[in-house]
Amino acid sequence: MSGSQPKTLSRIQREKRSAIKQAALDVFSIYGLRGATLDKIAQAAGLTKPNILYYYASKDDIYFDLLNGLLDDWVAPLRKILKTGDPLHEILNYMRAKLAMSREKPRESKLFATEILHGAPLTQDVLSTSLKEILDEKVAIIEFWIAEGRLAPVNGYHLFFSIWSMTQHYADFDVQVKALLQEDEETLFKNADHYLTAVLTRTLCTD
Amino acid sequence: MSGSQPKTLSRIQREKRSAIKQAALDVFSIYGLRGATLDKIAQAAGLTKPNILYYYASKDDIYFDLLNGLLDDWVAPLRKILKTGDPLHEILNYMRAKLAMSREKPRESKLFATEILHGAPLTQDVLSTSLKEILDEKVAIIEFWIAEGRLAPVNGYHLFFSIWSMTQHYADFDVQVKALLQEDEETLFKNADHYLTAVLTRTLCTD
DNA sequence: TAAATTTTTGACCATTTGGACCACTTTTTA
DNA sequence: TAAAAAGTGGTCCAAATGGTCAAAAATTTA
Repeated sequence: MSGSQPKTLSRIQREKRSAIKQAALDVFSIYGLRGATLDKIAQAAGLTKPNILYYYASKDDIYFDLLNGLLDDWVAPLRKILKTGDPLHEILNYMRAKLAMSREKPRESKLFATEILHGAPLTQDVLSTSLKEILDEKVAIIEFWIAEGRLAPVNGYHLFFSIWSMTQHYADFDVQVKALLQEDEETLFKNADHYLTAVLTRTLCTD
Repeated sequence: MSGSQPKTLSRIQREKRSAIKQAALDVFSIYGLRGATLDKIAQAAGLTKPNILYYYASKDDIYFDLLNGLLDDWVAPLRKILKTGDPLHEILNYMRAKLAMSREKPRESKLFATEILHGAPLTQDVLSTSLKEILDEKVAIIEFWIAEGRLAPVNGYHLFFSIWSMTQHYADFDVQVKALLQEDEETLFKNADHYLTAVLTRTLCTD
């Protein structure tokens, strides 16, 4: 977006932009970047196509804006892992935050997954710089805990990969999950939480 | 496609169809169904667009054919889990087969992931019938082993979900994985195997 | 080798789609 | 309240794309 705009958007601008992003999230998470059309987004937002283009320069621009906000949310729980806390408690908390995100924001998770799956054309550099930076930091904490004998020795990177994949699975592959085990969401996520807690506890506890 | 064709395809037909599927796998796994174009597939296959359409009725038709073959490969390792084997050994074997698939067939894994992610429009009924059938069967085996006290008590369905997600992560999110931990594939998969073995062993062993 | 069949392709078509334009309306500001 | 600014949407355009078709080329069959 043009950077020389006044910082303060008007009420109308904030509302419309937000409506567009909500609609775009729906459409992009279902159809992907290429499959989504401005018409679909416009219809979902209850606006006309030219009106959409009044607020965003292009379709890619909407996608980019959306994805940027997403990345922040995605990383946020990671920042909360503290060296000063109890190791297992910190990690279980993190897992629960990620699992809650899968439940509450499946569209966001799917959009992010699609982006990575298709080669992360817009986020590759963010991944290998700022995300890598914070992950390295948190892995260092894991290794510190292990060195102190407060966690069983595991590869910190793969630990995080496994937490990401297991929790995001419930959002990204929800169609498959629901097809294979027909139960209500409440039960599903309760059992998922229970299972993941067991896996991480048994994996990380120093007996 | 049309069922009344002679069963025996000529050499040329088999070769061209195979070339098209290979090329389509490349293109679809990167761009998705909507993002892929017949021109891209044709170029990748070294054929012209009308020639592609001589062998397949439509773009969707190629996608469908490709995906059908994929599902078989995806399920195959699951079938090999035997009630008569050693519980942990059977499950670790299964995990390794899935991890090997992620390493050797990342494009296939991505294509499958994209399909599910976008709501499994072409595979939904396969998921909820034949896949569900075999999964139910294997979960029953898990529960049998648990009842016999040969495995720690866990939810069988979530156990499989976690194996799928953790192993497929290395294919589907390879861009992210490689951005975050810059090491050669050999090392990466060796560490992944080591980590996943530890996770499953600690999760499932009856101490 | 001649006829029949299969395979290949250049030219073309119809539709979709991202985006531009501009007149019109609404809201804000002086 | 009048002028200026912001917002809206009908219409149009060019490019991309899925797909058609008839004729040519290659291959197989008689």
